[in-house]
Amino acid sequence: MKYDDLAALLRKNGSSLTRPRKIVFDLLLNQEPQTIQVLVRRAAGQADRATIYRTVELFENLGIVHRLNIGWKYKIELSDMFSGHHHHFYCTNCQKTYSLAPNSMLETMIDSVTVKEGFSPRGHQLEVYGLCESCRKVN
Amino acid sequence: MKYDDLAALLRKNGSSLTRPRKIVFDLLLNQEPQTIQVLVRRAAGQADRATIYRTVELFENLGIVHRLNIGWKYKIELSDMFSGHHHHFYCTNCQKTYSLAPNSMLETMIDSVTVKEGFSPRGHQLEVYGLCESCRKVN
DNA sequence: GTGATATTTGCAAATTTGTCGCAATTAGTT
DNA sequence: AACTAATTGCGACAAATTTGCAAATATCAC
Repeated sequence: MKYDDLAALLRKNGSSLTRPRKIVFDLLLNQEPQTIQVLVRRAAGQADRATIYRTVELFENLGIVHRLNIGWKYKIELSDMFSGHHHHFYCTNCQKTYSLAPNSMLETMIDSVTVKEGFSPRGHQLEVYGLCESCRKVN
Repeated sequence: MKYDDLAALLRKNGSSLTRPRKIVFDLLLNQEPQTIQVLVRRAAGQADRATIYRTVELFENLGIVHRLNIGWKYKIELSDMFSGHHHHFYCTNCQKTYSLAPNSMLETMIDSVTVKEGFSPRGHQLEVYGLCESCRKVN
């Protein structure tokens, strides 16, 4: 059964595999990443909006679901206005976002990997997360 | 003067460097990337919420400011729960998000680049954007 | 199974976020 | 200073997200 792993994971957390949770899981399984809005629309009549928000949050905490992107953030780029590389490090402890130095090797590899799969890349952004230097020291 | 470049760029676009625009610029300059909410809070009493939205949009169009991330999307990761690679391609035409195949060379390079700058990476996500195969054909 | 207990759901209400129109203010000309 | 165009702040709005709570559902011991 495809729900077995899921049920076990939930159990371990003191939660259970309920009908709405199965629905959200099914909507995400083998699909491209979905927005909440799409999930809500596709589950219309089957599961409540608030339940979907809560389910997705639960799944994220359990590591069943991965949330893409940190949100919208803005940064000045007077200095590298024409460079097009946007690599950042996000410290999960102090929640600061740092810029990573430009690296042309990495840029090239990212482009070539993407082209190899049939896409036409125009740009990209890389978010690495973990601990920054000072947070690693104190933790 | 630090505002000279900014003023020139705005001028070229038929816009001018006003008080609220200076405020937003100052809030972003030499700072880590900020959310709109933070900007609004920090400019409280100095600049209106709508103005901040409009300013940030203007700055983005002029290439003064870069907007990180595409938004929130969710995907299952039962299959690669322990792998930690989250590479996606976002088509700016059809707005679909595709998964990119795992690539250990790329993973390794991302880690090493980050470590070299003193960070301790635990994971990352890469968002490449451009045109997908079918959108490139019709455009 | 039945009943007690804890979890989960759906609904409604509240809050937050992002947009838009418009009158008042401000900047750029001349 | 006077005119014109750009910009602001405010209020109103729709959409997105969060929260409280009573009803429904799942779990567990028996």
